[in-house]
Amino acid sequence: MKDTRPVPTLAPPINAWFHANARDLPWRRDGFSAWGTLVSEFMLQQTPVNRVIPKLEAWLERWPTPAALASVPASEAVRAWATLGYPRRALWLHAAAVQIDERHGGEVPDDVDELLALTGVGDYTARAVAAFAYGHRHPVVDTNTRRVIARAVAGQAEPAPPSRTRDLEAMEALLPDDRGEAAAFNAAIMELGAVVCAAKSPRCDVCPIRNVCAWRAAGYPAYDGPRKAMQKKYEGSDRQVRGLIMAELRSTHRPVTDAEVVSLWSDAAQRDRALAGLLADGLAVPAPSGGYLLPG
DNA sequence: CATACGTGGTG
DNA sequence: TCACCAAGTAT
Repeated sequence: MKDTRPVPTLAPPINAWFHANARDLPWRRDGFSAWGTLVSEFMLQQTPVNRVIPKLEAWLERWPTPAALASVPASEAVRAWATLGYPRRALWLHAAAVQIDERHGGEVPDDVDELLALTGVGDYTARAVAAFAYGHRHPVVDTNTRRVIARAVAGQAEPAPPSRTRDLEAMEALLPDDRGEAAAFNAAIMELGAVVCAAKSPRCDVCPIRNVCAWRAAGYPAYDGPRKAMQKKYEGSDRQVRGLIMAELRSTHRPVTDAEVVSLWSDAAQRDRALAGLLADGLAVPAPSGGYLLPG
């Protein structure tokens, strides 16, 4: 059957650029495990590369396999996660390790649907593991990919709000047929978005596709779509209170008492919301003797 | 589909 | 100083 997909003109120059300019990152080393890829992708969800690298290396040294992580209580995962942020990810990664142990004989699955069934694994992570760890030909779409496509293909400064179907189709249309080239391109376009086609100060002077970029051709029009929701201030937020309580829970193996929680934040209503949220999320559990502990 | 969810770096 | 950003997911 004739292939009617658009010719992927972006992949060759981006892959060539990637081959020559890719950063030397742990998850790009030869022999890096599928488990390592899964752990790295969990950590990279909303946390910058430079903060992830040392935590990832320590994590894999301590827990080199899913079974190793599954064999310790979730509390140890949360402690090791430390200040990476969004500590639910540590809980989810621990749960995923248990599921991999139980359902997949301790081997990280290579099937997108099986990956999606793991706790904390969504569209991006499932496809990233299938493509990067196993070389499968799937479109992988993250925030960098969406920005590069918005600029180079659609000629817009910023992408439209995420749409799973549209985003996957747009990436599929650019993806090379060859499995190896496709896997490389998934990583290459993300890298281009991260270090050249950056959100703030794009370095168009060194961009390998500046000559075919629709945004450049259109004269770099400013973003005119709907304003993205402003990120709320962290200082004084419920998130900050949760963070304070989590830091206290991580700092000890003894129960954190109600009095200690009170000492962390003066506003009672906010304190109660934060604590209730942590209990609901399973990041804290009531201790039999009173007070609160990390789970497991 | 909008919102909650941590933490730290940057211009 | 402060708004924005950083390889998302679950609800």
